[in-house]
Amino acid sequence: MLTDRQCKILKLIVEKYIKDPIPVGSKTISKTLKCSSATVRNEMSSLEEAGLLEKTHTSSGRIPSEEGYRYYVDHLMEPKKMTGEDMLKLQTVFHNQQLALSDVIVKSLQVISDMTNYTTVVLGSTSHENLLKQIEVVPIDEVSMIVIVITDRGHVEHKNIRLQDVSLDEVKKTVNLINNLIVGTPIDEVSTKLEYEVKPIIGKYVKQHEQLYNAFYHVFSDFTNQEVNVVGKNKFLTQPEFSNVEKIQSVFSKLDNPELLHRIEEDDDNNIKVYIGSESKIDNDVTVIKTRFKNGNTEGTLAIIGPKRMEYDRVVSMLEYMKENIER
Amino acid sequence: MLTDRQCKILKLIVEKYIKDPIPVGSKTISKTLKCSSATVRNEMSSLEEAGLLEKTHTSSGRIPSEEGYRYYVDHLMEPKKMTGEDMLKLQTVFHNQQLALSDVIVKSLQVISDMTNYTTVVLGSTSHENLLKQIEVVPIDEVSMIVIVITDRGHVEHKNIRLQDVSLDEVKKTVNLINNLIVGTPIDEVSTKLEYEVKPIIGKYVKQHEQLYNAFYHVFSDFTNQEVNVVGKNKFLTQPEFSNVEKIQSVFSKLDNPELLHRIEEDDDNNIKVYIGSESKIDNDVTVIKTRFKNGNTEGTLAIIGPKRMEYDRVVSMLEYMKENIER
DNA sequence: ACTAGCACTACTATTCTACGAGTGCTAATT
DNA sequence: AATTAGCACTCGTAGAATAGTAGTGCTAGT
Repeated sequence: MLTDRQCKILKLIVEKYIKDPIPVGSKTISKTLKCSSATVRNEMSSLEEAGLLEKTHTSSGRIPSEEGYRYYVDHLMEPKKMTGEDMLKLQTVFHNQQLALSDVIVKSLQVISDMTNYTTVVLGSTSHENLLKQIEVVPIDEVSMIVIVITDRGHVEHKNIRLQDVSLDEVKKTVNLINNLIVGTPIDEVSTKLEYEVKPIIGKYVKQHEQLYNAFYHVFSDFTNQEVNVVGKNKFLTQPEFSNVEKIQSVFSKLDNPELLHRIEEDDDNNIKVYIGSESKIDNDVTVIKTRFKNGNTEGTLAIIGPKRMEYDRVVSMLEYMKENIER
Repeated sequence: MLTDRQCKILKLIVEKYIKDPIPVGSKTISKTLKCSSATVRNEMSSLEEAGLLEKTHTSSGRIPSEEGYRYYVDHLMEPKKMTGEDMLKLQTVFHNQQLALSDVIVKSLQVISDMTNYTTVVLGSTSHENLLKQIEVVPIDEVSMIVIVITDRGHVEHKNIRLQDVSLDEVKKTVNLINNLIVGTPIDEVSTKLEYEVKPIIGKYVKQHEQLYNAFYHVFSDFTNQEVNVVGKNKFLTQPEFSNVEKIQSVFSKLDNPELLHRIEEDDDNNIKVYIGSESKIDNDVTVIKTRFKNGNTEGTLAIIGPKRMEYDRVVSMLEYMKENIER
């Protein structure tokens, strides 16, 4: 257990280091705290022993360890009230009645990314919760046509397909069949249903049924399981701890990997959660702050990704504000 | 006019420097050429005077200037036959009959980006050539619905809109109106037509006609003028001349800017064109190699973007190969 | 016209120095 | 017993000096 003074020191170090990423020395702390630098040094070395602080070399100041940030977030951080200016910027987006909720979310995350200089992410709901609502087919020329798939939650995807020697009429019949038989099925079960319920029927009266079946089969099996929206990836380029190209390369490849980002919503906690460094399961040098949201049938996860040295208080209150606004 | 030997020297320097980005000295050249390093030095200084070579400092070897690359591309470069391996990789994509052409293009550009380590770009045809083919509306819940816009070239976009107190019936009538009156119009003229031909009519029998009109108006005015697809942006991170973060930031912001990329197809030359450094109008440190393509009603521009120190011969022949394959 | 030779230049790598911001420890003070 | 002053020590950084080297331009001779 930490003494009161140790807490104060840890808090000061974390906050100082977040503001300016250079190791913090005992003298700096002793200025704010009413005790000598020697005392601070003693406390610091206890904190280091407790695994909350680290040194960059034998005679350097201290920086917070992953556990140090963790302790700060769990016990020391005070929620920071959002500035009126920040709120205003977001309100102008939220009050736009024209926009659909999903667009509002993306727009406001853009705003947040610009305000904070961190990367933001929206993860849509998973496909096994998405039900097929409708499909549409629009012929473009003799051989190609566009298939549009719409889910009950308003997720839309389209795909260009090519069919040789299949009459438009046959396609339309198949589409009707799908719209009658399969609508309401979870997206990731559609392929199976297609095989057992639609294939036998079209097999009877469509000449090129194999081709037609395959085309539709691909449309559904390629349906992205997860809507992922990453905003402000380039913000990482402005963070001093990501100033070397290899680090950037590694982080970018991770942000480009939807499956990996998906891990953010693995826990099904609805509250705001903070994952620091290795806890994030994304990259040891980033922090992920996330929350789930739900409004009617739009639901998903919001996340802000930045360096471990993140303005935790500010980001948490912003996410809280976002969640509140989305949910009503 | 350059002598035969000067050409040889320039060619050697460019190709050497492309392989390995360190300034090339006279000794290296004299090994390949049958003359002394002193002679080479004299020729080099003529080439420098002609603006084709540069020095990084007084006593360094030479590197090609922008004009040097230009001269190399225009006069010295010999088309490089593609390796069987490279061709094979692309053929597997091209021979996939299932995929629509536009998907084939994107997939093969991915392959090219991986083979070359450069960034690739597809620019779709401009919207003023795109005609409205059809619109579809799918209601999601009481207030929101999805509008899907399809053009004659198979470009699809959708938008989520919200309407208060508008009956589905009224929406459907409006959609029919649009599908009857406006289909066939170039996309960027749709807004105008909407105002003069549709607005007066719905004004008569739809209660919330203002709202409805505005919604559709926005759908069309937001329609992206240009389909832009950038593949392998991260490849820039592997290029030695882009190893500092500021440079990367600047290039990425440019690659993220569709209007800027649009400049690539400003010229209406159908052949392969090479724009080096400042000629690219994108960034002084990149080279853009581009060509237009056309197959039926799918048309657009392909481009490969990399450092000025690009494997010109290889990239040109790849683009040629792509263009050929797409066009038949 | 070419080239051998040489003086010269500027980058690179290494070493040395001095400095300073920090530490840990000990002994004195409260 | 807790705090603090004091001091020796460590390590990183910045700058200067050094030597080496890969290149140049120029001159004079082939």
